[in-house]
Amino acid sequence: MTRILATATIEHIDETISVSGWVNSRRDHGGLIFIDVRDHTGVVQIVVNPEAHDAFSLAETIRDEYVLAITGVVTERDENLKNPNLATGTIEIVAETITILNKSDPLPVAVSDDGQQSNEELRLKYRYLDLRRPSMQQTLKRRSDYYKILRQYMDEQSFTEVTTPILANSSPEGARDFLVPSRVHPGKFYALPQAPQQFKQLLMVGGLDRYYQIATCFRDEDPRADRLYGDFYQLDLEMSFVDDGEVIRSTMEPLIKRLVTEFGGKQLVSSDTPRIPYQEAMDRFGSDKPDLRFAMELTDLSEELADTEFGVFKNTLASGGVVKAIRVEGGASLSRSQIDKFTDIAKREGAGGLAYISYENGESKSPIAKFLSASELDVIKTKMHASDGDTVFFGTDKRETVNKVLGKLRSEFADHFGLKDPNKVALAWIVDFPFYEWDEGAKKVDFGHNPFSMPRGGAEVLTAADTDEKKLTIVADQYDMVMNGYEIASGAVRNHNPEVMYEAFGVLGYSREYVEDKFGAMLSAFKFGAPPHAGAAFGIDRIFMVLSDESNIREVVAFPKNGSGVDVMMSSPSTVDAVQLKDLSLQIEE
RNA sequence: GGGCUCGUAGUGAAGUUGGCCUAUCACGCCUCCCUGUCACGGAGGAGAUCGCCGGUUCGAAUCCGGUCGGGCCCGCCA
Repeated sequence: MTRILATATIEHIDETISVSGWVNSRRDHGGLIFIDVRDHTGVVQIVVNPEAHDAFSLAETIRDEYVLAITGVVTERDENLKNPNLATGTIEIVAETITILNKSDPLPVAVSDDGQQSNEELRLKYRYLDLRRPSMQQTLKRRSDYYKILRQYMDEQSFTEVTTPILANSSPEGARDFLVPSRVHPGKFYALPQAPQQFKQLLMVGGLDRYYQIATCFRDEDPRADRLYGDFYQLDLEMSFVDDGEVIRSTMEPLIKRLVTEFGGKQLVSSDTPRIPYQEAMDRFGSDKPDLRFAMELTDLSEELADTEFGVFKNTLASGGVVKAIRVEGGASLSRSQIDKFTDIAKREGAGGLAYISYENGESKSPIAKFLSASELDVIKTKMHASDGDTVFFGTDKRETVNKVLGKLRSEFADHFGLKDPNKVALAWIVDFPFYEWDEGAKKVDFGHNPFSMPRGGAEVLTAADTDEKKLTIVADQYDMVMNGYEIASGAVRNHNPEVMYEAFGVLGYSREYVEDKFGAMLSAFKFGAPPHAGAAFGIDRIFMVLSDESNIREVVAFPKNGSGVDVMMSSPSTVDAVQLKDLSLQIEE
């Protein structure tokens, strides 16, 4: 007897076949029992008549999620018995024999997509049951298709796939490492790579020219809804003898556009992808990963209000701050309590309050209007292009704070007014990130993003940077790709010149010896004819999340850790035997 | 490390201005009935010390303090 799949039964009318699967539901009519059997392709109805004695008495004992093997005849249903809601609803299988392959206890979580869904904690604890839900099955199959497209594209572009070590070195910059002790090296540790950064650059020195890998990356940092704890995946790539244009325009954009349209079935807001310098993105959108599906840009009104007598604005401007505003279309419909809610959000981001002017029936309503002159009110309305129904919200503080507050509000208002069309995708490149940034904690200048990218202007600019102010104006040839408000890829033209490398660290006061100690392999490699190279890495879990219309990245991963970095199914991390510790020459402090 | 928020039968929810709660409903579970259902139907039943500890009170699921756990965010994520 050939075993066939549930959805395939429909092509085997009048044949005796066998199907296997789980009991999706059982309907016992006393003298007639229906069993819906589910496999990974779908559901098919089994009819058990009393004439099939053994099968019938067995069917009376069957419960949900039992695993069955059934043989029977595929029979077309009478016209009035067909079920249009079921893919196999025109047929049913009249059972001859039933074998219970395994029983099941009543389930702690719902296996069906309709009805109530259990909370995430339980779903993760019983992930193997959660995965039985059709939507989870669909997600994992789609993810497999997604990987195929990635590999096919990279292959078409003549990239070579190389796997790099998982046991690697701890790196002094960046995220916190997972350390791995070894029995044969007491007192020393490997580290799991945060990214294959150094290996891929060494592959360029090795002459591979175009490398890629679907790389597992490990970071011991707190997770977020769009960021997994522990391990996650990047499509990592690196190319020699190219500039940023070739990486961005010729390699990365065509791939992401293919994914968005052909795979994701979504519409690109624009066929060309804007390049926005970091500082401009912060000033216009209040974010280095702006959602560009909607406008609502931040407008600077500091000049227009330079002579205002309104105390709050006046004082801030006098102390070097700014007054900026966003116009919310339809904002006048917001109730007082809704505005209070947005005010709370603004305060949480560091604002003192949230001033606004609403425009209704040709008039402006505002708690602050009485402090502003008629001409000031006029210029605000004109500059903000405000008309009836709109509300203009103000932020006034240090530039960075205002950008942060209004950037957050911009996103919140867009959510509230439904401006984030799930069928559309807006892409952008954020470029020219600051090479160095001010570290408020340490009260000193430090690397902004990563020390491996090329500072624009090279050694010359570095040498000339003799003050903190000058250092902070240097930008890196680095590019982040942004999709609907998510950072989905990051890359850079690398610094392949040992002297520029020494200088980049030298600006921060690090000695040549320090650099050699930390990046010895890279530096010595660069001394043997390193080609100029550039590359990037896509956060492929996150891209898949966006394309799947999910807002939580754990929904698109088979076995994720929870928000505390714990695998509640496997109970990891866990304690280990004293013997294991001793073998590793380790001791745990009490 | 910090902020906000949630925690009530196996599951999902209601109740939370203290008393009418001996805690309600739905799904699931158990027993019985039922030959055309497909979220089958009908009758009956079991199942919760309201996350935990303490306090206020004549009286606490409800108020207060602490604690544990989940979620979101800030920090962090070269």
